[in-house]
Amino acid sequence: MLLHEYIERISRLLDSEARLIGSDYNLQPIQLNALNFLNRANRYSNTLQGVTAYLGLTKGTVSQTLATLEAKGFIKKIPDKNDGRVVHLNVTRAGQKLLSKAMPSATVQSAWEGLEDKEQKQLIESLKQLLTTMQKINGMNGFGVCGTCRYNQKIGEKKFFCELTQENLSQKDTELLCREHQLAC
Amino acid sequence: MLLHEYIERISRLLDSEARLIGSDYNLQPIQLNALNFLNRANRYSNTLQGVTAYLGLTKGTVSQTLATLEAKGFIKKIPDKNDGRVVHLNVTRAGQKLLSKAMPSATVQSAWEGLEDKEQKQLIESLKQLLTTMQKINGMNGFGVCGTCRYNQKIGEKKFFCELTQENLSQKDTELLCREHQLAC
DNA sequence: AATATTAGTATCGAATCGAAACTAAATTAA
DNA sequence: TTAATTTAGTTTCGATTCGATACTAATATT
Repeated sequence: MLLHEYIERISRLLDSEARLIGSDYNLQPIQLNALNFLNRANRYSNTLQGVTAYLGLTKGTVSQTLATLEAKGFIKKIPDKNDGRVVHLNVTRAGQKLLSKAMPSATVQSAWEGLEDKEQKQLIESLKQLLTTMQKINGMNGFGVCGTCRYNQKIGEKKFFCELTQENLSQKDTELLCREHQLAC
Repeated sequence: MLLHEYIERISRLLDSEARLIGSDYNLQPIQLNALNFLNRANRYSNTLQGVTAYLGLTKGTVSQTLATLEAKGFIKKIPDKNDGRVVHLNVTRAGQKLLSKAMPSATVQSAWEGLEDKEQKQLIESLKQLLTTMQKINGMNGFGVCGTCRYNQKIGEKKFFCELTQENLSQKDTELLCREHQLAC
């Protein structure tokens, strides 16, 4: 099937590129991937379990990856104030600096800019639908932003409320990826 | 960027799935990937160097992967008749049987079928363009089929000629992936 | 108060991966 | 025709990923 061939090939390119970019900073592709996720994850998701669900790996594996990232100074572990078991993973300034240089890759960026406005919209729309369906079938978490989440309620000017966690959310909160995301539809 | 996020996520899903499917046959994701490529590669590309270029890895690494595939009976090494250095990698019947069960993954297949005809076409078209541009920027080989290759000449009913290799090609030949592929445009 | 669940760590062995050094065949240059 | 170079492929090494398993500690449940 053609679709599979294309996606496979694009994935391969991205992986190659991640390996190349990562080598500049002495980071493995998976580490770069985890770091990039953490930089986009909200406070319910920037934990070991969040990364584990996102990457689809076991927690033991992810624990090692995160240990490396911490040792290299790209993330910092912050214990949760309410739950003694939970440790939040904050991307340090060094980590953010690295990401701003490395992500998204220059190749994707350029290829994206090579598309016309209409094609960009089409592509995003098609990919979104494909991804949504795949996640539904696969049973993997959705990891969307609050804007498309059924738990999200607007309660004022730039103020939101999550019905799942029963907490208020700022505008900025709602722009981050959440592991509890449930598509509203 | 949204595009990067989507592709990253789809790649991650595919990798997870490849790991799952592969475990049924005691194959690693990369091995499944290589096997799938070899099954689609033409006679100029079904070699170690072909796989190396396709996967974007070093030849030492790929050599090990292929050794494993051979040991498990999914590929067979056939020395080239004209060039003593070259070894062709043929997918065995067992390998083909495995692939027909495992590829493309059920998830991709289902997600694909969930799209309408028009959306399918759009998606393929957008992905093709994205991939083409990415490959151009990245400098990676194109790995297309002869139909879109500048070296390909039609010389009769279901008969073709490759200007690069100076060889005749059958209809079936022209449906396989080639590492020397150069987009005609 | 006892049990179960959840978050995270530590250790092990199998596998990927790049780097580097190697063999052998083919091509190019002298 | 011989010597140097390039190309196809293998082997070995050490760092890293990965899953499996067993573990600690905190929270939830009964």
